[in-house]
Parts: sequence; C-alpha cells; structure tokens
Amino acid sequence: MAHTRRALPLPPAFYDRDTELVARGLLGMTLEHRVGGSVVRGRIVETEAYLGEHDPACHAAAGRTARTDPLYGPPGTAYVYFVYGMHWCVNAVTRAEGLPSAVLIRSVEPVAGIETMRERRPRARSDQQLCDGPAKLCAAFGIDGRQNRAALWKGPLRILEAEPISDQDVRRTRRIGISRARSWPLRWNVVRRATR
DNA sequence: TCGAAGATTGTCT
DNA sequence: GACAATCTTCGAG
Repeated sequence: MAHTRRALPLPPAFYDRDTELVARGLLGMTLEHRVGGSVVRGRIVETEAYLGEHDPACHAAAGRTARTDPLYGPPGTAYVYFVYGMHWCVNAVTRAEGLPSAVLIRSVEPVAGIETMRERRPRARSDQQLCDGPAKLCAAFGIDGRQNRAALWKGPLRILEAEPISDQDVRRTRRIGISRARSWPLRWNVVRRATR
C-alpha cells in the first residue's frame, strides 16, 4: 500500500447496530494488541454472530450470569471466555446495553508482530496457522481473561478501521463448532485475498 | 489428506 | 456430573 492514513479505532457506534451487520463489517478490519513493548496486528477474515437470549447457541441463552454478564454491557467492549478447559476466545459486544449479543472473531491473518506470535505459538507450522482459529488467535495475540470487558476503541486491545472487503470476496455460511442452532447462517469469511 | 479422540476446567443443572 | 463458540496428535488409507 502506498500511503496509509493513520488507522483509527472503530467507534462504539460501529458496534451499536444489528449484530449481523457488525459481523459482516468487521471483515478486513485490523485487530491490534499491545503488550509491553510489542505490538501484534492481524486482518480479520472470519466472524460469527451470536444474537442474544433467543439464540440457543449464544451464551446468553442461559440468561444473565457472572460469566455472560459482559454480553449485557456496552457495545464495543470485549467478551473473552474460556472453553474446553484450555482455550480463550474473544468477542466484540454489539447493540445497546441490555441486548446480549456479540460477534466472535474466528480467524485473522497475521500482519505485524509475527515473531511475537511465533513465540506464543511455537507449534504453528506456518504463518497462516498462527491465528486461523478463535483459540489460536487469542494465544498468538496474548489475549486472555484480563481483556474481558475491555473497551475495544481505546484499549491495549483494539480494532482499527482498515480496507473493507467487497461483497464478491465474502461468503456467508452456517456457524461451526457448536451443537445448537447450527443451521443459522451467521458465519462470514473472506474467500479471496484482497492483496495481490 | 482425513477422521477420530484426548486434553482439562469453569459453569450451570 | 455433564458439557462446552477448540486445538493437536495419531493412525489409517
């Protein structure tokens, strides 16, 4: 890219919209995490929407509990949860307070800080495998429970505006990795590389 | 290259 | 006590 205008974080208003629009809109955006002196960045290429208490696959379907409480919080904050006894996953909370919906970030492409990612995920055999899964990207980015409820527009953990992905490069499919409400078409991913 | 199964712990019934 | 928005390894073809 020739001249990069300074990347701005997506404002809270970006997240205070229909969750499906947010999931689609996050494709192509930049996930960034600063820890100590190191910065890692990635391009979001896969997301999933979780719509609220009426969505059986959404954690909020169980109601408001200590675990799901962040989903009820303000839009643009992080919901980081622990699964399978060993993995962390990160979501962006969407819609107004009291509407417990969110977008799971499932996959990103490494953009910066690849050395740091490799240190955190020495088992990855290729750069692509560093963060092509929800738990992998949390490991590569150093995301864990400490980022739960963090504001994504000003934290050390942020999502920055970047080149949007055009419709012809986006595919919408069913959600994966879940047992309930599997058939709902709430997963978006980038099918073609925008770079050449 | 693909499918099956184990790892491991917080949360809710 | 069951199960989970996953990743990795291992064995078969």
